[in-house]
Amino acid sequence: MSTDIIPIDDARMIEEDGEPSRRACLKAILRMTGLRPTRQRLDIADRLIGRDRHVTAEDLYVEVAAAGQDLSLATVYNTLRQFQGSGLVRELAFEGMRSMFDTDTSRHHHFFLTEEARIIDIPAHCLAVTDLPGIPEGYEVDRVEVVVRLQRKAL
Amino acid sequence: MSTDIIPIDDARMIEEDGEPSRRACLKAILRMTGLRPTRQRLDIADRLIGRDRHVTAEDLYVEVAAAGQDLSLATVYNTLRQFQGSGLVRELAFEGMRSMFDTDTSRHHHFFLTEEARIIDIPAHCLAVTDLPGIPEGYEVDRVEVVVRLQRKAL
DNA sequence: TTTATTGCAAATAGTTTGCAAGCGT
DNA sequence: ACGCTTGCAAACTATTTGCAATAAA
Repeated sequence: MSTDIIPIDDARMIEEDGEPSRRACLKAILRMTGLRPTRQRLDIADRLIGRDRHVTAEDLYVEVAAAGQDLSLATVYNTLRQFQGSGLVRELAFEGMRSMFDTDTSRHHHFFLTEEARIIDIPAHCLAVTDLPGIPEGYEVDRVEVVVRLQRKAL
Repeated sequence: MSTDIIPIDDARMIEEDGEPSRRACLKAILRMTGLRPTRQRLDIADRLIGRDRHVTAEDLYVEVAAAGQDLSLATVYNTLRQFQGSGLVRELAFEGMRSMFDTDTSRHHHFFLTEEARIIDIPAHCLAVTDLPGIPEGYEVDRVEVVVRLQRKAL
C-alpha cells in the first residue's frame, strides 16, 4: 500500500502525520455546509460542534477572546447565524435572557431554571406530549417543544 | 331603601347613575393590585383585562395613540412590567420576536406560527405532558409550557 | 400637600450592516 | 488573482432609567 492510494484529505479527517484531527474534522464539516473554514469559524465551531452547550454570542466572544483567539463580537453573531442556517445550532428564546444557541439541534426539551437563567436539556424520550389538539387549516407541526420551568424549592 | 345604605363605591363597580361600568371595574382591579388607577394605566388595562390577547408594547402604544389617548412608549413598557408584577399579564418569548405579553396568565400552551410570527393559545386541557423526568435537586416545577411550532403545509 | 406616576430624552443592551482590508482557494 | 469573510464602527431595534413636571390621594 503506497500513500498515493490513500490521498490526504481534510474530508477524511486525517492529518499529514496520519493522526485524525479535530480541526480537520471541523474544517470538513464547515465545507460540507458551504462555509469557508476560516480561523474564526473554526475557533467557534471548536467550542460548539460535538459538545452539549447553551451559549450566548457574548459567552462565546468572551471565551474565544480569553483564549487569545481574537475575533469581533459582530463576527460571533454573524457566524452563529450562519451556523444556524446550516443547522449546526438552534436558537432558543426565554424571557429576560438574550438569545441562546443550543448545539443540540435534535428533538428535545428544556428545563428552565428561572431564578438563575440556566437551561438544562431534557432528552426527547424522557417526556411525552399527548392529545395534541387539532391544528389550524393549512399548517403542519414543525416540532413540539416543552419547557419545564423550575424554581428553587421553598424551605 | 334610601341610597345612603348603598354607598357609591368604585370597588363595587357601580357608577353614580347606578350603571356598572367597565372603567370602574378596571379601577377596582388596579387598586387591588396596589397600582394607582391613572388614566394611562386604565387605557392600557382596558385593552387587556378580560380579553384574550398577545400584544407587544409597540402594539399597545400604537393602538392607544390611534384612539387619541396619548401616552409614551416608555409608559407602556413600564405599565406592562407593573401588570406583569401584579400577575395581570405574562411575558412570552419567541425567537426573532420582541417580547409578547399574554393576557391569559392561567396554565395553557401555544401554537407558534413560525412564518408569520403569530401565537395562538392552546387551552391546558387540550394537551397533556406525561412522563415528566426527574428534576434537579432542590427545585420544584413552576409550570410546564408547550410550544407547538407550526409551519405552512407544503403543497 | 404629599407622594406616586408620567413623559421625555438619554442611556443601555442586543444585534445587524456597510464597506475597506485581509484571507482562503 | 478572485471572491468570500472579517473587523470595525455605526446603525438599528428593543427596552430601561433619571429627573423635572404633573396628577392622584
